[in-house]
Amino acid sequence: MKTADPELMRAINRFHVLDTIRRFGAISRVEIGERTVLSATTVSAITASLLDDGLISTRHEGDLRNSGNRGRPRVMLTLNPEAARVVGAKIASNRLVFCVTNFQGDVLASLTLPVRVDRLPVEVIADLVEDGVRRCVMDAGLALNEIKTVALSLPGIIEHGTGRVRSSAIFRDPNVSLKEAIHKRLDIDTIVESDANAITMAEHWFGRGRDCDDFVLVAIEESLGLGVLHGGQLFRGARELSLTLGDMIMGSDPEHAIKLSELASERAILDGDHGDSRVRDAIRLGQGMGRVRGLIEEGDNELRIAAARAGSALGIAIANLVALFAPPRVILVGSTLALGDYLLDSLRIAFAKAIPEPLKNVAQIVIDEVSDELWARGAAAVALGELYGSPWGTTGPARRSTAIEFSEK
Amino acid sequence: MKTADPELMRAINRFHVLDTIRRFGAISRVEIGERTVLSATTVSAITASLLDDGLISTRHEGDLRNSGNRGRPRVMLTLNPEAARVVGAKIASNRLVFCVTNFQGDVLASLTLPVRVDRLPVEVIADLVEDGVRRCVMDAGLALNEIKTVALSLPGIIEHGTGRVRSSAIFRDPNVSLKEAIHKRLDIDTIVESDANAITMAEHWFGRGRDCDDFVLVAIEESLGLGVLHGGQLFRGARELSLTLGDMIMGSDPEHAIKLSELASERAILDGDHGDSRVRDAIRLGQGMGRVRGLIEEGDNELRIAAARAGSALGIAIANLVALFAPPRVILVGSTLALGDYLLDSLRIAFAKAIPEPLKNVAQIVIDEVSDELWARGAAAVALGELYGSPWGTTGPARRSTAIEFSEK
DNA sequence: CGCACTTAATTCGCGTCGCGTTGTAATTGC
DNA sequence: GCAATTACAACGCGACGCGAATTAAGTGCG
Repeated sequence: MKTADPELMRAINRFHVLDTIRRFGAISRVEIGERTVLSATTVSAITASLLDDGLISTRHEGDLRNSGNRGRPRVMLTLNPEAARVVGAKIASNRLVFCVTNFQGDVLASLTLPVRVDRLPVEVIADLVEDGVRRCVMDAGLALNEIKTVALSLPGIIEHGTGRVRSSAIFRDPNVSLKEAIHKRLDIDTIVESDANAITMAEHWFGRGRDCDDFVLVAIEESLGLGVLHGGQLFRGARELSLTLGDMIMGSDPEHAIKLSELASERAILDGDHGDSRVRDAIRLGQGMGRVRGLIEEGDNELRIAAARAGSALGIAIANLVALFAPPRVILVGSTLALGDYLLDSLRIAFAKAIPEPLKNVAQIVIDEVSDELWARGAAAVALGELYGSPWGTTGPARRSTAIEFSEK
Repeated sequence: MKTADPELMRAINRFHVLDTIRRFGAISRVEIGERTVLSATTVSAITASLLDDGLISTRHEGDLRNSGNRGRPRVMLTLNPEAARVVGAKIASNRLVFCVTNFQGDVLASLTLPVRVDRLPVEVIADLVEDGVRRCVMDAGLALNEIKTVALSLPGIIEHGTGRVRSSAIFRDPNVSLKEAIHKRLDIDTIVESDANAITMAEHWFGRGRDCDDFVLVAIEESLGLGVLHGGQLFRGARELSLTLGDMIMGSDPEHAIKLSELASERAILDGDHGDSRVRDAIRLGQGMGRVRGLIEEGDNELRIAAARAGSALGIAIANLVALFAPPRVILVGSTLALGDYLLDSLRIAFAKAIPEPLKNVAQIVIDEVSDELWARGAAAVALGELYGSPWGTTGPARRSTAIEFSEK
């Protein structure tokens, strides 16, 4: 546990103020005080420091004045967009998506490279990522040394602190130190994060989780990702490992153990139907599920059943998550949602059946179809979050691992 | 989020010091400073305040001196056992277990009432609990007004803040306000907690989780409980709901959705074999699983298979938990463990099969057979933890609940 | 145009916290 | 009995947050 000293206190309040400015945009000091429950004095002191550091800037609203408002007008404060720039990236098996954002997360430039990196050697992928970052930064009219942090997100199990990729569909080998590989190439602070955590942050900052500090997010793409926001912070396991959903075993019999990813991943839905070259091509381009939907509408019953089966499995898995985390909200994202009701109908039914009665009204389920860019933007948000100086030790080395052992009594 | 002020800072450090004294018993100020990474000055100030409040006491060790130690001897500090007394209780379907502990969690008296409360009206159960508390307090040679808090633990989904029991095998009705019912009778601060959380605290304070601030506990009794310790604190859902495991659906097909509790609860194991009156009686007495083990050893193949099936399901469920929480340790407790290897062999095999490769070395699994008293003691520990003034808002009202709804885009 | 009124933001003084330094207490070794 | 050693308390410093008082920057009305 962290020891509490004035420095920590200040860090907490400073972050709190900065986060409030981010969330509510142009906001006056008084209102910050109201929202953070800090005294006007403290807010003034902290904002003064933030202004001094160039992280925020003032805006005197000459015109847009609330009519009938008397007294000294409020000075609005906003994030200083120029304070920093970061790059966020989404690494998926068949594409790389980059975006450059300013300090408040506005996208300055974005870039999609439709390349299949799936199973390529680490060095090759790192080269591609380096290239994409450089190009995207150039597109934004910036130089590389104007970038504070680059945050990469990818599916799999990622150790946040060390930036090691324990396992991922992207890499053939386990335990890839992606952070190191990228840092070596770009010489910029690098963060590696699970793609599910990235999109979780994106939803929290820009999307359907803006008003909510506690939710669970399920990302349904080629891999099945899980992100948990708890008290406004990403929930990380004790070892700072990202969470996974695809490895959830659906079934009670170990002989027929079947993973959720074998039922609900895109590959699982397509299984048995990749003879169709149109589908193959669509998958290459990352449009697989849209194409599948088309085929279903044309009457492909096999795919329809596969989609329904995936939906059912997901509905059950989500019910399990609700039972475990009791979140007020569950957000569903991911390319597989392009299947629409062919997936969601069965998902809803399965969820409603599986959710235990007393938890029926606990979680609100939200379906959000998002762009690839938002994922990359989420990665950028992760980077910005750390720049904001989150005081809750999201950084730091992962703790040592203990070997598994069964011990009695 | 809480606003950080000097008061919070002090509360954190004070709790930290107090917790250190609890964990390491007789400990000197210097050593507290080393362990908490607080300065000697601060430790002195805080311990002075704690001494002033009578929460700790000094102990000059005249004899037991580390040989060769020169200089002024350290003054050892211990919790003042007299500082407070609490009652912890475990409410199970066929028994009530009470214990009175002092401020450091030592059991002063314990009492088991082998009554079946299962499905009795709330008022009747509350009467029984009242009776048990009064008797146990008397057994400890105390008066009721010397008790600071009474903490009840029971299976099911419990809203910690409000003390409402959303659902439980104990009560016929949902949404029982047990806290209120008990508080009305005893006029003592009352806490209602899930039994899994109670035993989780017990393991953390007194058992196999002493050295570990992050672990997951699975309680395998009539109900299947789940406790998650995260950063030394019980992990509670956003609504302060306790977590459940029995409701986990094992299977991907909603038509044949089967809950873990239907595979691995004691009732599930016994299903089809309750014709045997010896078993029936043993269950009444809470010895069901010991009896089942005997029957298996006598050659009852049906029960053997049921036990193995339960173990398999549990192994898979635990693997799922590891994938979700990535805890360094998983502790298994509960009366069903009396089945021994008839349960555990298949559990181990299923776990090993189900755990994804990259997580293989993440979690250490510990099996701990504990007494009923420890559960009650764990409830007492929950109460003591709040008395210690944990600053992380474990108290406070549950937030409002939002109705479920599906919404698109 | 000037003056009261209103509201925002800053300044000032107070109390508290944690920390480093200094001083004191309690013991051992010789 | 005296130096050496170690534990602890006392004092002062700087930082923080807060409440009250003060200054700043407008509006409204005579």
